Amino acid sequence: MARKATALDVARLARASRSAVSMVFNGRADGSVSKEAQERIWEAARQLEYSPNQIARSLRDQRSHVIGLVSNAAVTSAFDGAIIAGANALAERFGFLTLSTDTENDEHRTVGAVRTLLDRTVDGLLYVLSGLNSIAVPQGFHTVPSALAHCFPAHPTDQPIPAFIPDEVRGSATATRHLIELGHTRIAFLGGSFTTPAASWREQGFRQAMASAGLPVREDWVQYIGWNITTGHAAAMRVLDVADADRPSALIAGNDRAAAGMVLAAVSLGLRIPDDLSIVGYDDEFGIADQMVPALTTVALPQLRMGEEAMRSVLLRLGLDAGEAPDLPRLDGAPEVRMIPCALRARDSTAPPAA
Amino acid sequence: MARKATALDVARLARASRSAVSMVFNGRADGSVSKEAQERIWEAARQLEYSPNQIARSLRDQRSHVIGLVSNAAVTSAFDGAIIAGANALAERFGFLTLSTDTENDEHRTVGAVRTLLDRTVDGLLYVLSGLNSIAVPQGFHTVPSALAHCFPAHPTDQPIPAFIPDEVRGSATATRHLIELGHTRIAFLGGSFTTPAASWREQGFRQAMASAGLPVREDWVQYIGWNITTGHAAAMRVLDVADADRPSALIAGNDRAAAGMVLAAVSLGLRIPDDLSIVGYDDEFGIADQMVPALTTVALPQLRMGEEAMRSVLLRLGLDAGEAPDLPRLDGAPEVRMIPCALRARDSTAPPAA
DNA sequence: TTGAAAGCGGTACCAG
DNA sequence: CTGGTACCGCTTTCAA
Repeated sequence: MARKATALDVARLARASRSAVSMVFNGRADGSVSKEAQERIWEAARQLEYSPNQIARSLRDQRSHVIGLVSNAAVTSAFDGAIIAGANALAERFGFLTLSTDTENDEHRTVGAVRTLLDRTVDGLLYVLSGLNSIAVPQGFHTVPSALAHCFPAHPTDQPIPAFIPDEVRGSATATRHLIELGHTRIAFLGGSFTTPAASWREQGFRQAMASAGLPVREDWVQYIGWNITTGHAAAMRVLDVADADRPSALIAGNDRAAAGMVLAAVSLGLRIPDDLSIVGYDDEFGIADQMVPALTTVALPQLRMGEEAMRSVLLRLGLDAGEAPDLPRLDGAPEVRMIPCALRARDSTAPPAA
Repeated sequence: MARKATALDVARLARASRSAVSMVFNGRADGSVSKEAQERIWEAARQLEYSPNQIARSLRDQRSHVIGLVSNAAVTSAFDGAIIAGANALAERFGFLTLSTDTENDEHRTVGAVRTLLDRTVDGLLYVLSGLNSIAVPQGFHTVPSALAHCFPAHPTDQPIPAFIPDEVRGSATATRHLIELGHTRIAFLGGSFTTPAASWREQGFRQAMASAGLPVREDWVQYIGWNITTGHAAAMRVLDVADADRPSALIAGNDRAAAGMVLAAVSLGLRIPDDLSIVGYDDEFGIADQMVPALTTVALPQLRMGEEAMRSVLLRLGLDAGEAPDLPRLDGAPEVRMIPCALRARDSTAPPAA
């Protein structure tokens, strides 16, 4: 529990001045501090296990090397933690840490959270949402470089703020095209629900791909059924428990959990996957999509990338050389919102339809 | 982007002194600052949107009101984020924030992570592990009040450090007893793997409960099969795809995912759950256990509690009145390791065996 | 009741 | 090349 050594302690032990110690520790020593003095300082520092107090440094530099992170429930939420992980990883590479606050889905807490973070003089701010949605940019976000991950401003803001979201339309279109290329024509779209714009964007992608292929969309096969194993199971039962001729040959689910429920339903009806029925998920949820029996063909949500790009955009504006900002497509009517591609993961739940 | 107001700005605007401002903001004003001056100070603070710079305060007080959080992969990992959420929630209630670093499962990074945190003068430290295991207590943990969550010291340490883990033995025994009370006698234990001591503790609980009930354990029905949907599926196929008389009437899985795989296997064999077969999971993983078809009977891992109790033990040692430290059972031979009860969640995947 | 001053630890400027 | 000093913003003590 002994008090940590300070620069003064080191200076005394090394018979040098505080300034010399400071310079040595900031690489500014050469040409200002003699080789011998430097040697003595390093040695003393080692002995005392000295390392500079970052709080003091922050106060002095008016720069904390900390990025504040506001999330609604991302830490708690299953795979959305990956957004934060992506952001953290990049930050750490550049000597930054993140200070996070979770508002636990309580809108009222965001203002306070931002304030708390700002009082700690964070150098930048990130807003991370667990389910894709539009948000009101919290007060205070404009006072430091900041960005949004997995969310975007509900209303155009006077001070534009970069946002990074998945390219849902193209992701869904890719999945649909995958099925079409396998030879499917009877495709049902059993999407999630309107709790997130992602749902309708995915429907949009589905319709685009069908239209491009000149395939008709059966409207009673376009349904919004929720995001759960349970709801996926129930929906699949309705759609599949019919005469063979009336059955779709492929199902597109709103996410991997719903897809898992659909697999369960299909199996209980004696349908084999992918022989009798193809199923596509969404998210590429770790431990679900890759581990299902059969492993799910799905569309990967670019969680890590979102966190990383959002963080990069902040670091860049802080003057860090944090790599190239990639040239990403922009959301129609909101050029500050960049869309990150969603990759198709073709696995074992899709195959050509039975002849 | 205007510079934030300081106490001096407020003092000037309110025609008072810096000290007065400080006192007002620390509730130490009454009896030292005139009512009118206080009024003017509040008003000025409001106008300038003043709030004290916490970095400066930290430097001055030698107390940052920040708890450092070291995890191997907990942020990334699905439901283990709940440990952190529990810790954060409690911390926040007492005006603390957490500064987290993820070592991404790289042992070598822990030392550096702790150092980084300590340089920021965190008031305490938490080590959060994503899969229950023993660890080497990182250097530096003894310099501030600290605790372990979901892990415990591999070797007895000279400076004991509180650790909080789930009571796996009793949890598993409870699940087994639940099956026995339903009337099951032919119970297979298809546990995870030895990557974590939890696996053998759960076996131990299983055997205890069987023995207490005077039931024999069929050794070929005690298997370690991994933690995945896939491996659960495969194992269940082996155990279930036999003559009716040779089949267990209940399966205990290592976790909910493996249990899900077992459900899948059972359904594909035409077995109805719970009518023909009962299945018990472990973890109560959100979105899996509660959403499976049928909803899984399982044992809840006390993630939030672990985070909360670990944090509480730190706050308590920091002199905060953070509630009562509960009287929890201790691990044999390691009194510093407290075990938190795991509650049974009886749902729809268990029922009395078919007559 | 008020205000001036010291000091937390580090950095940077400037005179020696 | 070296060491003294001012300052970052806040709190606390002490003298007026």
